[in-house]
Amino acid sequence: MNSENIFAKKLNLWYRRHSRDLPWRRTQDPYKIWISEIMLQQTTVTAVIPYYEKWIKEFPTVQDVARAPLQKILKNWQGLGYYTRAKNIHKSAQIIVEQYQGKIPQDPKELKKLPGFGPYTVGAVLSIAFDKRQPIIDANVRRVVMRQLAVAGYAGPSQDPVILQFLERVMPQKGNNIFNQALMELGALVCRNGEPACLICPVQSTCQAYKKERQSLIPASQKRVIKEVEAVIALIKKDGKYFIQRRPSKGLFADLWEFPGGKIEKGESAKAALYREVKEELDAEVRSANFLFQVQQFYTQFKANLHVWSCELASYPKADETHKWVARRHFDRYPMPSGSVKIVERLPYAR
DNA sequence: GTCCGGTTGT
DNA sequence: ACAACCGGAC
Repeated sequence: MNSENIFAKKLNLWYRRHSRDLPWRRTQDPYKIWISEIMLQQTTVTAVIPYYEKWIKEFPTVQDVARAPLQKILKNWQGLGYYTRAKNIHKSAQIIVEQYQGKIPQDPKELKKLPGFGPYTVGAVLSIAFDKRQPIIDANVRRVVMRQLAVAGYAGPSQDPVILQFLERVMPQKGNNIFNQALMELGALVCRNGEPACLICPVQSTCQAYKKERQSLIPASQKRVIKEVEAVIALIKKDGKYFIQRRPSKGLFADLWEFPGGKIEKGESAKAALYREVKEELDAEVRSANFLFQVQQFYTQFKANLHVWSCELASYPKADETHKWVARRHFDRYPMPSGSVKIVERLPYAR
């Protein structure tokens, strides 16, 4: 027996003892497996379980989905997120009923044509429901295989040729349904992101990452994509005080205070953006504006270049609960995002 | 607040 | 190649 068969065998034995008992693992119905796989995309198991149970009760067959109005479909998806998944199930169900006699096609090329069937879902449905020798590559599988082979780099589609080559070697002829699920389950329960539980891993002995003690470094953590954002800030001064406003209670920088302003749109000049933002936020006309300085602020997900302008307005906004006129020496009373603090620090004290 | 993740459309 | 889609875990 070669080493590949041993890999699959070990995984299989482990899965038999340690896999979770989940509703969609108690059925062979391709339709139900399809629904569960779509629900499980981008969504945790615990969130899916109640939706899955309810869905199957509401729509026991693909025909029930196909003839249901979209409103009812969406109602049953409400709260799960990524609503195009539900719409795609609806469309695909109708195609399956009309063009495939209500049977999910078993040809990967045909299946791939249906909306919502990307590479993952095609592999999942064909292998889990029909025990086809099709690979499944999801985030779990990428991580497990990258560690087995000690592949450097980020976990992403660019790794798939190597992953595929490995899977092609180790996938069993029969029982690939269990093998694929075992691989994913191992990724979810043992070969987890960050610090994996190598001491209880059934395939530790073949794991190159473990051998090199690099299991927590593989895959490399995602390079963050720093987006650059250009924004204008309006410094509006009256009687030695500056105008600030409070952000909404929800979302980014909730309840913090900031100067009026906003993103510069594509193809827009900073000055035009300034006039537009002041009009939108304060319903006021800028009479004249002077560029003062630029401030850079880094966040986790983006880098903001704040263009600070001093403005003269045709008429000045009134103060209320969420809009204030504040003297330089009183800014420390107002919580602000760090980018705004940097601006305040460059403002002179009135003498 | 940060991180995570399949499919689709650009 | 990359952003948009969304909610849950932490």
